[in-house]
Amino acid sequence: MPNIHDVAKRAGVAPMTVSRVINNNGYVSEKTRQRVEAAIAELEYIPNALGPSLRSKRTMTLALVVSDITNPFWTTVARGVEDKANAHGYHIIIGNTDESLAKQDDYLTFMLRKQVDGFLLVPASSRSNSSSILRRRGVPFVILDRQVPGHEFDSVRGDSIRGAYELTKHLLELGHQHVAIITGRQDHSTAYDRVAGFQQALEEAGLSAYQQVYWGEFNQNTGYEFTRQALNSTPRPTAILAANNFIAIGTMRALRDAGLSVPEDISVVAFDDLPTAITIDPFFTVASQSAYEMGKLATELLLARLAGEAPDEYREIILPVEIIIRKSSGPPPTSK
Amino acid sequence: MPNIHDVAKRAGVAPMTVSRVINNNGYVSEKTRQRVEAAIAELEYIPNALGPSLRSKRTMTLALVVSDITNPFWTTVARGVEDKANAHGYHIIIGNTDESLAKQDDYLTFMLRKQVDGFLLVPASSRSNSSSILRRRGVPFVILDRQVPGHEFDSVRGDSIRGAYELTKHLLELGHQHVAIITGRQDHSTAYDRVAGFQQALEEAGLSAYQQVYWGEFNQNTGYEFTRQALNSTPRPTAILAANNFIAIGTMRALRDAGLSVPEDISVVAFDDLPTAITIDPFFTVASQSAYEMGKLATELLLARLAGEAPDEYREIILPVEIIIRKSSGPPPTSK
DNA sequence: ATGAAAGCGCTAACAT
DNA sequence: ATGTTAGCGCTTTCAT
Repeated sequence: MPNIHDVAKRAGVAPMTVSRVINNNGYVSEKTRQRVEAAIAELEYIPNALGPSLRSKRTMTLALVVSDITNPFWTTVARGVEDKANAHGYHIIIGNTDESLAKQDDYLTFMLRKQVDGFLLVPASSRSNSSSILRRRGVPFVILDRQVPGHEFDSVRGDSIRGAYELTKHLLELGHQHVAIITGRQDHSTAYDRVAGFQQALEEAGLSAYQQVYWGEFNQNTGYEFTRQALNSTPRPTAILAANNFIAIGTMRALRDAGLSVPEDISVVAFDDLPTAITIDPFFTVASQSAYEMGKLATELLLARLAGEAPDEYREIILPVEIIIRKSSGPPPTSK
Repeated sequence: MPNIHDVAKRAGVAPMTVSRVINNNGYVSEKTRQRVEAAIAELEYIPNALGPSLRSKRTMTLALVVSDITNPFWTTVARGVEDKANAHGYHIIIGNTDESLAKQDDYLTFMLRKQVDGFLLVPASSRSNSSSILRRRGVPFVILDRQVPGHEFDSVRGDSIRGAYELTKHLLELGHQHVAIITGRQDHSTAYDRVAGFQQALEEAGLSAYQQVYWGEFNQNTGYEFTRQALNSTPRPTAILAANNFIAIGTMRALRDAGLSVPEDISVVAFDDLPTAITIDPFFTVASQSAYEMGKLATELLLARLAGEAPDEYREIILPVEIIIRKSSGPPPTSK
């Protein structure tokens, strides 16, 4: 593979001149420019970015670390990030943590080694101080989706509390009195906040005593298992709030296996919509976060910091969620 | 950020000794090793990978270029690639082409600049010789999912012809006589091959005259629009083969809007399954390709080449597809 | 308008 | 067992 030296030799100039042509800075006479460009074309020269990056300490690369790229929510976030980053000449590298702090640390270290210019991080846990490594290194970063201790960073997340509150309120207005929430791990602020919004709505209605809270993981299995538990409880809830899309799927499967119809026998509402690209007939009543927007906005914050155009104070953006009422929720079955 | 020099100074040794400790090669006395490790810990030193990469011309990074990471099929492939790559100390960077050759070239060039060690490429077109840049550069690469001209590379893809053949055969056995296929662009071998398998099955049954072929894109809109067209055609097909998951969704939406029931009024079969993680009740009769396997296998081929352990001849792996018969297909409505 | 020297962080090759 | 030198590919700085 040719390097800048080979191009220079072929064009009969110094490497420096080639560099000037490539980067379009400094004075180059039209004649030499053409000779250099010809040489570049003939050799199919592609500059090695490692050299300049080593010098300039900029790689024009952003790191996106999410829990699992297999979840359509995160792929949509990723597209938002990628599109925004590309528009500014940046590219992204993605890592999956599978909610494991160890994997997260592996990725952060790897990406730090690679000298990425900034991070977009969905912390694997809201407890442990995932971001401290980054903070100590002084690498700009933005926290997505979840809260972590501290304030010296930008962050973007959906309004979990309000979303859960509105979803619950919707159920109460339909007449439900016994409502259950199935949520994620306690060390995820999203799991926690959604329970908080849920409880707030119930308290306001004076129904705190009739609530059920199931803590699990943000996956289908949690939805399935805890729905079965909820169905066996007394009094049996007439509505379930699934704290994310995967839990909702698990819940629906458990209800189907139990021979129950939604919403006739039991109502289901969920956090996070499923992408319209993969749903035939949107069915769930949801609190929908605009994932693409979240990715785009977070990237904007990061790029502003990198450009030195960000304000001194860190920004915390809480995106509104949209409540979409569809077919999975209805009035409770009339008790006999 | 500290560099190897800072660590060396703090430990009272030469940079070379620090390097030996980091990489665990060469002789280092237990005493100095400990001093060096202490210095590394105190300074929270993370080696800059750019230096070694510049020298060794290896970045331990693989590039994965797909059409759209938003399609669950590709995210599953991506996980297969990532898991395999990580297990061998490699990491991946992902790019989306959106089926555009221009975007694809942008990404290839960018990744080439970054000196990735190898490529996993889903070509944006089967016509233009997407891979020639890579071949000329001598960078190892594997072609995924689609065929492109030439043979000097490894490739992995699903058995599109057989999958479409079996799917069509299934419809014919149910008694369907008028069948339509809605597929992707003509310059995608997958679109092409699925039509070939479809036609082969019809020919064998002597029903070639009763077929309809709609060429579009591998997206929902194509499924929707051409299903409408098919419904208006005479004779109206009693079954539709959707050549991928997104088309199938569009088809279902069009049928729903037309007030038709599946499979009572019309049957639908599709290529590519939807991940079970995001489906409540698997409904489609499909030819399922194991996406994860595809990613894993392709990565294995690539890693073998990088390790110099691959055979001289290039390998072309055609993965079997699994026909899963579910609820979307049934006998044609009895004609009056 | 063009070129030469030096150095970004690291390590292979060669001392000692 | 440890250290020195040189160079990977490029560009900033300082000539000319």
